[in-house]
Amino acid sequence: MAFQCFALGKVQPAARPAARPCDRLVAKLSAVGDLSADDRDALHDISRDTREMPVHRPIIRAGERPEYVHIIVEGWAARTEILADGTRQITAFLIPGDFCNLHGTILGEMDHDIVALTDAKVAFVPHQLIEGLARERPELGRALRWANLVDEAVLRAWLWNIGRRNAYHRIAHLFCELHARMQLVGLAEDGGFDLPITQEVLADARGLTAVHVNRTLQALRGDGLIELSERRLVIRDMVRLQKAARFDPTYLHLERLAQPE
Amino acid sequence: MAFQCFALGKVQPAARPAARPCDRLVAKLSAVGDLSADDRDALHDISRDTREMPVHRPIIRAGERPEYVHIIVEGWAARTEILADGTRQITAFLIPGDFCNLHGTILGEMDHDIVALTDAKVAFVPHQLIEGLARERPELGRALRWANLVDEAVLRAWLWNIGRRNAYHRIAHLFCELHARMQLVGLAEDGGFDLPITQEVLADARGLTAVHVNRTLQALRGDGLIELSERRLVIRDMVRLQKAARFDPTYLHLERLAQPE
DNA sequence: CGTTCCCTTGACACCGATCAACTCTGGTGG
DNA sequence: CCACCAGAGTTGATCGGTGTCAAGGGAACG
Repeated sequence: MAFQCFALGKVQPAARPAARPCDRLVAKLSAVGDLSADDRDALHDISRDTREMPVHRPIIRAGERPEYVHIIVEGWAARTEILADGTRQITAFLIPGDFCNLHGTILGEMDHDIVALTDAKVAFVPHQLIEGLARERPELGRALRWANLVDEAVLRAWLWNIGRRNAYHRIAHLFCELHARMQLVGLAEDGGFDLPITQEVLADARGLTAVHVNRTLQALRGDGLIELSERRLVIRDMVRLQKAARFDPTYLHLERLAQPE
Repeated sequence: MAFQCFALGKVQPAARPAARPCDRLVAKLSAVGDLSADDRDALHDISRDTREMPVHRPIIRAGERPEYVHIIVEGWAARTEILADGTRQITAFLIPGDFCNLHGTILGEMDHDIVALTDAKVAFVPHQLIEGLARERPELGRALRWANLVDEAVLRAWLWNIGRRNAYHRIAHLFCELHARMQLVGLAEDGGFDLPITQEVLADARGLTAVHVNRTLQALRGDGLIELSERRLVIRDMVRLQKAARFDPTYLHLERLAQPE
């Protein structure tokens, strides 16, 4: 398979700043689904209740039975499992427009934590509202299921990266993925985006140690693929970065949803 | 946290042999949801079309747009990603009663392969039938979403095992998980179950090499935790195995589904 | 101006990969 | 019936990627 540069440029970025809490989510879902103006308004309607979360604050804790569906409005969060030996594994980064727990009331208790990685703004939406929307608005319902399935595909991509690839390629792949996702919600511009996380967090996401992440970042910088400083990632050479990462964005399913027959 | 032995014994095993293709699935869903006799019959009705799949046969290939939802009836299968360097990562084991692709028509193309690990029998169910069932039978619909969410939780558990734990603990955890899942569908008895896979497959699932899996299995055997030969796993000391694996089955969400308010 | 957080660097240890060879089994065909 | 072969499991020797431990530097902040 040849590795051409996947431009991802056809995705409509949300040009203007996020005025309403759900703008990022609406941008994401609109990129793949045919949401009507009504659908969008409905989404905005249910996400009025937003709350500020300071860094490190758990948004949902394992063992809780969350009453709300949470949507990241601003800032970053992560799904984390703290293991008995004190090490931590991050199983997902949550960026603006992402759901923390779309599963509603099906599962009883949360089996992992979700913590804020930065000061963040989070929308609190009662389950019933989301479920009602999904029921009454088929296109929106499909878009929500799409979001859920893509999260799962991302998880699988993390798995094979961590299971089968070395630190250099793993980190390169994460940067490609994050760039695509940030672009989808209008938060990446000209080959760069804000990456407001420490090297230790990066390590916990990639199954590495902070020390080794540090060395690997230096290698990526030295090879002219990226720049990373002051919490901002600049991708210097997208073609070579994607090649190193073996990044193929089909798993993100960014094409428009097919209509149901 | 103390590690007591999680008995998992309260789950109703399907005592009699699987007479109908969907018996394993019905057993699994009945363990958590309150399916009516009608619900069960409906499941059996839609899964009459089963086909034999020889070992190594792809059940679904990446790039395809599957017309059917596939359910494993007999035998084992796996989600796999073949990487460019020839290595393989397995992201899920599919055992009788598991869905291969519950996502229906939401995602266009499959982004990974599903291959038979043994000679297998697979049910072919048109999407519309499953979706109709989920719509018209709320309790069944909830059970299907439960199955999907548990698959995702399993994936997260794989991620932190592979990301943060050594070969010994990783493999121990997989054995605990498989035992719980096999028990749920009535395919595990008195601390043992058929494990019809090679050490190489095990390696591809745990992000290891076959050589190292071999050595690690010897360590597990030497410590008196398991026996494994002729494609059958016997768990000799469940308490110590679960302790080594740090296995806590809450992530499998085996408690009965709460009723919607 | 001390403290804390994050990044950086070096020395060393070790887990698991790699390579290679050997055994055992079952199957296949002459 | 036997020769041959492929697939699976096993073992040993060696290598290298990554973890671990430890120390130091810079920036932000009270």
